[in-house]
Amino acid sequence: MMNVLFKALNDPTRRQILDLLREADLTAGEIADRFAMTKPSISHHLDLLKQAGLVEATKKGQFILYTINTTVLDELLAWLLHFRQDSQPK
Amino acid sequence: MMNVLFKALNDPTRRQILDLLREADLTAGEIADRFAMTKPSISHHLDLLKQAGLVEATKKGQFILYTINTTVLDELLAWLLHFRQDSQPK
DNA sequence: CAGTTATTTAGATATTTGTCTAATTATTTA
DNA sequence: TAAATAATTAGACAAATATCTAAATAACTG
Repeated sequence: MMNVLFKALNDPTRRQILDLLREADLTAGEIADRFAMTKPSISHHLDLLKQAGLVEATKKGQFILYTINTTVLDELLAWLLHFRQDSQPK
Repeated sequence: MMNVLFKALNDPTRRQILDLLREADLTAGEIADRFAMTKPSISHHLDLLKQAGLVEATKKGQFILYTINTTVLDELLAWLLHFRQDSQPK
């Protein structure tokens, strides 16, 4: 849903997390290490990203590995392009 | 700035307003008439859209005409495409 | 000018959000 | 099995947000 997606993207920390995951898959702890914020706070951000389908979490032993999922952004892309009457999707 | 843009888009009423303005320019009152919400509330939403550069307001006598401005969305489009470009499924 | 219309601004309030600390769950290892 | 490590859940709280009513501003009209 569009609501959950925009909500997830409406935070600089969460967008930074997506930036990180674009480079490589990371565990929750590795992500938290890159921010001046507690692990529970990061965990909460990851939850919102997960709710939006922007990331996926897979348990690897005692770790949880987070992966970006860009396919959800196609929905946003479609929404976006429909406003730009003069240009068509490539 | 990305922050103001995402903030403006993170509300269903504001996205609906953009949808309306995609069809035609409208005055503040005409916009408010299409929602089950008071005029001051709509006025506030219009202000946030204006702050993000998504709409422009021009005074026409005692009316204020609102126009959509899609060029701001190019920034969002660029942000979006940069995720899709080089993140490959593993 | 006085009254009406269009819109915004101000102030109040309930809800949502982002963050923290403390506690809990799950897994690994000595 | 006990201790250590990884991560989440729970609960609290301040700040931000969406909404309302009332008041203010600006422009038109008789």
